[in-house]
Order: sequence, then structure tokens, then C-alpha cells
Amino acid sequence: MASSPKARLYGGMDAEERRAERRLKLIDAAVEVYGEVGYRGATVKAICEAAELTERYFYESFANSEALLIAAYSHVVGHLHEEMAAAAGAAGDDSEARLRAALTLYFTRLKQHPKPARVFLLEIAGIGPAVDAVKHDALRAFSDILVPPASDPKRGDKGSLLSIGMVGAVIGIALRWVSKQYPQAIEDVVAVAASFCRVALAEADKSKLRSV
Amino acid sequence: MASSPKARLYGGMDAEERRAERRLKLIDAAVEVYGEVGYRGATVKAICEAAELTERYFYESFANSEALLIAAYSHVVGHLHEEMAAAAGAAGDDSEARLRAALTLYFTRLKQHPKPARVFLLEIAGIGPAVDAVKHDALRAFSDILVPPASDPKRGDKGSLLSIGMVGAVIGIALRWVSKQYPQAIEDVVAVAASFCRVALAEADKSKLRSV
DNA sequence: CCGATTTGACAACATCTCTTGTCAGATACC
DNA sequence: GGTATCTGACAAGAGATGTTGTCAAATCGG
Repeated sequence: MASSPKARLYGGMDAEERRAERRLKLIDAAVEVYGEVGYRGATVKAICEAAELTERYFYESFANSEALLIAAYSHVVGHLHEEMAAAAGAAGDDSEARLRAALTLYFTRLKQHPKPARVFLLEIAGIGPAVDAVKHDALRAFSDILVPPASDPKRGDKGSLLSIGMVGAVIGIALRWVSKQYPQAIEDVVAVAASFCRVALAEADKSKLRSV
Repeated sequence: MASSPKARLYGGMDAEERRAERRLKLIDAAVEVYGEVGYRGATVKAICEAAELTERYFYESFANSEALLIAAYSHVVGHLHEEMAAAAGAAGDDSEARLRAALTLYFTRLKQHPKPARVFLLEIAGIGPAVDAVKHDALRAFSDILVPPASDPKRGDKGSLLSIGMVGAVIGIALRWVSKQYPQAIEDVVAVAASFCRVALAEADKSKLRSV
């Protein structure tokens, strides 16, 4: 008894592999279509055509349009956050240097991929509770990369507002920069964004000092 | 020939007055319904029922759903901004005092009216170009109230990013505060928001100094 | 009090989308 | 090569919504 492939091979692929490939094609197509007509304007049919698949395979992988949106968002943003964390890690131990590295990578990617940027910055709001929850988690991850959370448990209420404000500022800047088609140089955008992050950073340092 | 009332009176009202009243009732109803099911979930029929009017009067005053959204948004936000500007004016000439006064009024109103708050903070994004334009103008007005723009024309690109970041921070904070049902005291929220506004304020002062 | 205007209820039409189902054709295993 | 499985194209049903139109009832002016 061989290990796993219980299913017939098609195109050299397991049934599971084919399923996964179709799923990925749908996600890529969704990002593309969202970027052109927006999430609201994206029909299942249009996404399937862009993916060169039929509706049947849509419902094979996703329960509904919202599920695909969540999958696409998680896919893109998850990857971005990994890169940001890596860039921050490579920048050493200095908070300021880590911050600038992560922000630079963030805005660089935003400029390289305008369509997903527009969608996942702008249109990800007000879809529904499930989407809001995913977005909420993503924002916290984003915040934790920019300014790693102090383990200080006391940093409860006001610290979280600081994180939220910081993320709001960065995303607001990003949103405008993207929709105005990148009028400023990346270094300038990073500098302005960093100046808002420093507000949260200063407070984090303060509470760290206090706890020593 | 009397001055104006060319039309028959109904309920003691001119035809124009009746029209205006219906329009206002629709706007109020829209805010209410949006607050319960969201803009996306709000049907024309539901809004008309809430307004105790029929669909005919909807199309009498608005070309489509989006037009009503824009009207409702402008109505609510315009009034809020007037109040904020008045509060800032009453607080004197000190930038910091004006800022705190405006922010305090802002968050106070947000707490008094949770439903419109949720809608117009969260759901106003990604509807369409027309809505985006209105939102854009509103955000600039908001920013100008918090930190009055220096007449310095040089404050072009980077200054606008600062304004955007500031507004993003404040709105991000507001959004979380509202959706978590106001966990922190208003003074605390104002303090955190103000700390972000100070970033933009400091930069504005800097450029003012430079230009003297 | 009568007639004209305004109103409110509701139906009807058109359109769109989601979702499931059918069926012929293509592909891989034996 | 035959057969079972997988695939792609497409249609059709169900359901919802926007939008316009009809018609009787209510209201006001003379």
C-alpha cells in the first residue's frame, strides 16, 4: 500500500493537488477582478472566467463570494506580513531601524501591486462581520510588526488605542498615496508614516521604562 | 400676484415644503436603517417603510440608493463639522485647546449616536467613485478643523500626507472605540487621538516658523 | 358640496445574481 | 482500446431588488 495518492492522477496531479491549484487560480483571479471592478462589482461568473474555470469549481472551494474575499485577503496580506516581519528582523534590534525597514517594504509592495493594494486597503470595510474579524486580526498583526507589543499586561486599553491610531494613520496614508497614484517618493511616505508610529513607539518605551 | 406659493397647500405646507419634508424623513430613515442592516443591506423598500413613505417619494427626491447615501452622509457629517468648528472657535486661540475641544465634541457625538457613527465611519468606503469624492472632501474638512491649514503654499505634498495620517489615526481610533462599544472614557480617547494630531500640529508650526 | 390635485398602496416589469443540475467530451487507468 | 472518472460549457430555477405605472382614497380649494 503506497502512502497517500488514493485518487486518480490528472495532469500528473493528485485530486487534492488539482483542487488546491484551482483554488489558487480562483484567488489570483479574484484579486485581479476586484482590482478592476471592486469587490461589490465582481460577480462569481466574472471571477470564474478570469480564472478560466467554471462556476462549479467556485463552489467546490468556496461557500460564497465572501469566503473567497476572505481567502484572497488572507493570502495576500499574510504574505505581505511575512515579508515585513523578515525585513524588520533583518534590520537588527533598533526599534527605529526595524520600523523603517518594515514600512519601506510595505510601501514598496503597495507600489508594485496597485490593484490588490486598492482593494485590500479600501474595499475590505463594511462587507460583513466575518470579513471585519479577519481584517481586525490582520491589523493587529500589522501593528505588532511595526511596534512589537510590550509584554506588559498593563498596556491594556490605552496602548491598544495607540496601536489602532498608528495603524489608522499608516493605512490612511497608504490609501491616499495609492489612489493618487504614488505622487510622493517612497522615502517621503515612509518618513511621514514613521512619524506617526513614533507616537506609539514612545509610549511603548515609556511603559517599558516604568516596568524596569 | 402673491410672492411665491404657487402650489396648493397640504397640511399647511407648500408643495416645495412637503417635498423637502419627505426628503428629510427619508434621510433620517436611511440613517436609522443603515445603522441596523448596513448600507449594503438596506433596500429602498425598507428605507421607505421606515420613513412611512412609499417608493414613489424615494425617486422623487433621489435618483438612486447611492444618492441617498451621499445626502445622508453630507447631512450628518456637515452638521457634525459645524459643531466641531464652533467648539474649536469657542476654545480660543491656542492650538492645543482648540484641538481638544473639537476632539471632545467629536467623540461625544459619536457616543451619543452609535448607529450613524458606525455607518459613516465604517461603511462609507468602497461604494463608488461619487461616494469616495464626498468622503474625501469631508475628511479634508475634518482635518482643517483639527489643525487649520497654514496658508503656506509650500505645505503641498508632505503636509497633505500628514493631514491624511492624522485623520486616519483619529478615525481608526473612533472606529474601534465605537465598535467595541466605548470601553474607554472620552477623555482618554481624546488624549490618545490628540497625541497623533500633535504630529501634524508640530509640523505645521515648524513650517509657520520657517516662513516668518 | 364638488372637482381637481395629491397621496398611498400595490402590482408588474425588467434585470441581475447565486446556485444547482445536466450532459457531452476529454483524460487516464487497466 | 474500453471504461470509469474528471472536466467544461451551459441552462434553468429560485430569489431578490430597482424602477415604473396604475388606481382608488384622501385632502384641499372654491
